[in-house]
Amino acid sequence: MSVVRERHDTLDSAAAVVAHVRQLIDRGALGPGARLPPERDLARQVGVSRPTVRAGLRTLAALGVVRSRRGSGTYIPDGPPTLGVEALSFIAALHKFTVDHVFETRRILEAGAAALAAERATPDQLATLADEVAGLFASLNDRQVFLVHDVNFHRGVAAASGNPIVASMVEMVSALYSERRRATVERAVDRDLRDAADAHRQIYQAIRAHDVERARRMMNDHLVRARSYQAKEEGSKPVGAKADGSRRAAR
Amino acid sequence: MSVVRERHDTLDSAAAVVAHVRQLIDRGALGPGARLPPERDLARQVGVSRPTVRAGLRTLAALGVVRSRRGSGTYIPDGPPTLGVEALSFIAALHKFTVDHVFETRRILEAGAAALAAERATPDQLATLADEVAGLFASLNDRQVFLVHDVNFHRGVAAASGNPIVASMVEMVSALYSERRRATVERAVDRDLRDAADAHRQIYQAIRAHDVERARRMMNDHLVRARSYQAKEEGSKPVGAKADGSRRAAR
DNA sequence: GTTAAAGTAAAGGCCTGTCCAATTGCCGGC
DNA sequence: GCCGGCAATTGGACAGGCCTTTACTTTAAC
Repeated sequence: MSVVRERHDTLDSAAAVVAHVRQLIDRGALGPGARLPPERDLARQVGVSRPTVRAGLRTLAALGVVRSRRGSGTYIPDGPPTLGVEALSFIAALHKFTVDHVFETRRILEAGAAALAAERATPDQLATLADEVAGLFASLNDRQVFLVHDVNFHRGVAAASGNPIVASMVEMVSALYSERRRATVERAVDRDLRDAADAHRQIYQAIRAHDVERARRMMNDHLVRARSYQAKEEGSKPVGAKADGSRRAAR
Repeated sequence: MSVVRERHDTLDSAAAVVAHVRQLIDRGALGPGARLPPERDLARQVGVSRPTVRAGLRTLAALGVVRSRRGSGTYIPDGPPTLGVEALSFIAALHKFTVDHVFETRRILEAGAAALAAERATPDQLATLADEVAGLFASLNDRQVFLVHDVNFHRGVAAASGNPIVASMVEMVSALYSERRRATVERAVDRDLRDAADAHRQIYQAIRAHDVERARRMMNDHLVRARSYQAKEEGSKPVGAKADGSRRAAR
């Protein structure tokens, strides 16, 4: 009864294209910033038609592995590794994830990141964090600027963790409710902003002092407070709404 | 130059298909286990050609949102939410992630999951964990069976966390080195297996006693030990190799 | 000689049309 | 009532073509 075949599920010929690109990556022929062969060439190499190549490339694009630009070519994105938000956004909508679930995940990831940062943050990264803390205190009267420094601080902690996977995941989870946050901060009172800035300062100091446990706890407590504050404002429940703002359409 | 149109990167018409499906999901017309309209119908509904519909569906398939079966139709997968491993596998290969990074991420996630489980594990979930611990001690002489119980225990902790996002992420990260682990356990000595089983028992007891901090610490220490043991065996470096086994069988 | 404009080749996006293969269900024969 | 085969449905792939965008090259103007 155990012999589950299920093999031919994706006997896709387009999968051959994905595998081909994967090979090129594994053997070092393709890296970040590189440009893939044109679709027509790729079709000849793999031995499939161009539509099939396009199908494979579309799969890779959905995974965030490549990025096509009309008239130019298909490239492997440069810069820091990124996990697409869309996948998480879709399963959140499908399985009715609550905001609490998202926030909780963020808390776990960022608390862990803060602990790692306390272990191995470089002087450069510490300086960045200090700058952002200063920026927070300097922008207590401008909520949008405050939010930018807030985001940058947390991003800086993720970077200082020295673990790109953790950083990617933090980024992915954070993106799920970024707009909601922009709205929340607008209605915050000065007192809350000052408390938040102070919390960031304490996190920074713990990281700077290489106090692993304290860094973890400070970050954890900070996020718990931020969550409970936000929960007071809204009903807390749905995250299903179209959170696909991902594409920045500054129209 | 201010009015940045610039991000028409994916002004895809196929994106309309993705958005359309997203709407169907958001308005509750589509849920887990549901079947999408045939491609030809979808093409008519959205107002694009069938190849374009196929492109959109392929994007959704890559995200793990849908799954097409030739001759049958396109369905939304049933069962627990799953984050595809392929995306992580690709960026791991692209950015030369080390096994240490992966293990570290797993440690953060699972330590957090254990803490959550200690807060809210149901009696049923606790019973499952107890069963798996018993299974570990009962299979000290059969490494492959031991490994199954090991995996099930950790999966059970993730489930007991009550947070599906965390569970999905744990699953995704774990899948990155599952085969490697199957090889490692084969060369383990009895002493190591007994220690591991005991570590699991202690984690279980901490969760059962609702001792949040102890559960976190036990899980953390256990994974640190497991990592250092595994590191002794191999050079530790690459994670680039094709780790795409992934597709789970146990239907 | 330098720069800007026009032209041109290349590349991806999308479409129409067609055929193939797997699945499913219906229907008739037994 | 059960089973086997046939046909409709559905996704997979290919062919060929046209359009828009991009990038490079050539040419003309200054």
